[in-house]
Amino acid sequence: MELPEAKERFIQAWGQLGSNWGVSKAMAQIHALLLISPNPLSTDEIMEELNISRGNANMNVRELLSWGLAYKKFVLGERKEYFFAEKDMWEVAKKVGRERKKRELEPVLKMAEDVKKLKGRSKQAQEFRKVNKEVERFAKKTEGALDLISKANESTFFKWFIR
Amino acid sequence: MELPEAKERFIQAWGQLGSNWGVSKAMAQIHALLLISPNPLSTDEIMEELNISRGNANMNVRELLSWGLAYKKFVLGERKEYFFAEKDMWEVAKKVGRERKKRELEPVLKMAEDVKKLKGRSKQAQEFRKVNKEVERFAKKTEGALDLISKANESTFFKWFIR
DNA sequence: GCAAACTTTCAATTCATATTGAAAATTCAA
DNA sequence: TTGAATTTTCAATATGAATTGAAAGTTTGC
Repeated sequence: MELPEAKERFIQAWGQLGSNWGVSKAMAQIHALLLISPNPLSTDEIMEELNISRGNANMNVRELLSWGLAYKKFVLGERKEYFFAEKDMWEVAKKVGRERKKRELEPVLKMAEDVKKLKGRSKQAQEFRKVNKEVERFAKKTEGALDLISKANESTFFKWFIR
Repeated sequence: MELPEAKERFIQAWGQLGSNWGVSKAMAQIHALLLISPNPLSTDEIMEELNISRGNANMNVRELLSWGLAYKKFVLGERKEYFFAEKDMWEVAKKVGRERKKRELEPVLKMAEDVKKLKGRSKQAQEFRKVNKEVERFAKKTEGALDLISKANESTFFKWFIR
């Protein structure tokens, strides 16, 4: 297999993964491209490699920066910005986890809190309260676990499971 | 807060969560509705409560069944099928995890395997191989962890993290 | 201050996916 | 069998999110 084919395969798989995550395909593909690139790339190079527009490239590079999945590199005597990826997979996983906690867990916890104000003694209201309590309990435990994980390093994390 | 408002809030939050997961909003909303319902519901009741079409309701109920997030209940002397949710949050989490492993981890592992056939000694090819190895290593470890988790029960799981 | 190099913004458009709804298929009781 | 009740399918359509591209904004060197 030659480089261009392998690149294409890698980028498409990463993009796929991204879509399954509520991350835009372009964002995941840019991350993929930066991952396999030995040196930082400019917006123009990204546009060129992935055949995407300037606006798209710019937006999604910003998004990667805000997630902490890519960084800027300034090159002496150059005006352009260059970007490179976070390549440590454990860091990547933690950073993605942090964002997902924000977008997924937090709204559920907020809802569970709000919904505690539910009045009434009907069968429906009782069942509702029961389920809501359970949801909240579980979400809080998960939150706690995620916080611990995000402080751990990779080998500690995996050791938790082995045996 | 009265029941209809709380229901709406719960269903919308669950639907939101679903969208962030590559699960269709309707599927998540049906699950939410079944979660807070004290008794199994028919397709017609689901359509009515969520204002969705028969086709949509049917498709997504099937999907919930296939994920193991809902079950059928046959009522004596009734022809209609009734559905109820898996309400154990740990079970829900495990079942979602299992599906996601299938849709997310497996394609990445497949890609990493394919891409090992990459030839060449260029700087690009070398960096590519390095990153790919790292991705594969991490994905395999994650797969192992998920397999262990899916065999554990909730308290075992959370105990892994505490302290 | 000017203009070239570069980045950001955003209204318009495209694209992927979810949803509809009616027709076809199935199931079951009589 | 037949037909009423119910479920399933799927082409057409709607919806929301991603993407484009050109204009506006910013930064820098002269």
